[in-house]
Amino acid sequence: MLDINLIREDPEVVRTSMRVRQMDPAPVDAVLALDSERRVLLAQSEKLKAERNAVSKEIGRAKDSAGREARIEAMRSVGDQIAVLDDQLREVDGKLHEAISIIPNIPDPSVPVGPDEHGNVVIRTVGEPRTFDFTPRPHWELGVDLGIINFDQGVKITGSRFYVLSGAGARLQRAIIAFFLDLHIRQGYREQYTPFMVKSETLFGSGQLPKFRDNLYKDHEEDLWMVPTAEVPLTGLHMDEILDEARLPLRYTAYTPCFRREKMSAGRDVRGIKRGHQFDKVEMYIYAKPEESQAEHARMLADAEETCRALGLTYRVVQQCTGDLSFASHITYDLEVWAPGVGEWLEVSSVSNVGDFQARRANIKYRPADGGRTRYLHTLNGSGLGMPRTLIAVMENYQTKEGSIQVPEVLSPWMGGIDRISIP
RNA sequence: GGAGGGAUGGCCGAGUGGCCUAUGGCGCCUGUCUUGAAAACAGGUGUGGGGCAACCCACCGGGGGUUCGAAUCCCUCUCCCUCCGCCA
Repeated sequence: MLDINLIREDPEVVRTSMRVRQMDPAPVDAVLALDSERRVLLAQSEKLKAERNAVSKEIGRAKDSAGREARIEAMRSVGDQIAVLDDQLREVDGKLHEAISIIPNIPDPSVPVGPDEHGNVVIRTVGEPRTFDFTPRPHWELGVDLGIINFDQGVKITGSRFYVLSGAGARLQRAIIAFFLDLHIRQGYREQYTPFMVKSETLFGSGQLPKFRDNLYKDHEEDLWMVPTAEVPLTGLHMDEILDEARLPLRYTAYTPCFRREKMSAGRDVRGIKRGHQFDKVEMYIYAKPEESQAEHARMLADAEETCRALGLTYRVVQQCTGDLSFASHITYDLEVWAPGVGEWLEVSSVSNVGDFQARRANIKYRPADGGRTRYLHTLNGSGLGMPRTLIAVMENYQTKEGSIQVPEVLSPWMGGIDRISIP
């Protein structure tokens, strides 16, 4: 959520930011109109309340019943006026909140302007795409032949875009998750195990609601939603808190499954395990002081890159342009790994600094050590790699001519002696 | 699922309709005293909003209501505790 003062004082900055995001800036004008309407009503209501408070105090002190009755009668009508004004105020407040809630974060000035993902900029490529003396096969062939991915069973028990990992495939994914978590712990993040379901308020805090309701799964009778990313519960951990400056930065890591309806991507990436309604992810999350968030962003990006290097994957760092930048983000770098079987760079991580955008929505502040006013802090989030795509990259990069998969050395502690997955 | 009890400032805890619209204590900050510290004493110490300002408004778990006036009375929801039942 943006600061209402910013919208009030410099609406053109906000309009411009929406335009470069390929959005209609009309909500800005709605916010301005509602905001001035609100302030007029608020001033009227508060003036009457001040009067009522003062007179009510006199009534409490008054001894003569005649004076009391006259004042009580006068205040009755003042009370009625206040009720009318407060009803209007409530309505305007609700509309204002709704309008300001759908305005996206302002991109950092360094974010390249572009229409969509085609405007993203490759910052650097690390490693060379692996060469093969045979034609590398896609994971959906390898996985089925090796008996470690079963698409039919996923569809049978749940539906399209679901699959089952079996035997060494399931174990390989678990090994990658455990490896990532342990790596992030060494990098200085504290592991969290959170609920996988959250209430609406929590989703509002991280920015998924109200705008992206259609992409979420919801319990049909309770106020409970399945998390689309660990970023949601991790933002919620300190909702409505004022943290002491000495506690910052707070660095968390969490494994969660992620649930997404993928309504906007119907028909895309239908083959394989690249885009499912359920996938696993290990996330990094940082609460930082504003002046430190840029350095923390660089650190988090380096920590995410380390996961790719440790797995021996060729990757590139891509900066998202304004047209691709997610709703809450101020600046985002993606990590894309090369998958030779499907022949494409797969987005396995997005590392974002959202500034105070989520902190405002979730009401998370900190108290400076010098005792100054409380301030909103900054939050950052980044995947320590999303699972199915990392799994795809590992399978396709480590495949052999015989159709088996060599297990990366770093995963051996979790693989129980399996160093190669072969056709049974 | 049933019955009962709770939720008040950083923490503990008083407050059942006006009498400073939150007593008191702990903690914290400042000052006095002291070579310094402790102790003692005095003062201060929540969040948000509106206003150039003086100041005003709101907030006692959330929401709604009664009243001239609500932390206090009523309704409702959430969460916590105790007991009973059921159960992975």
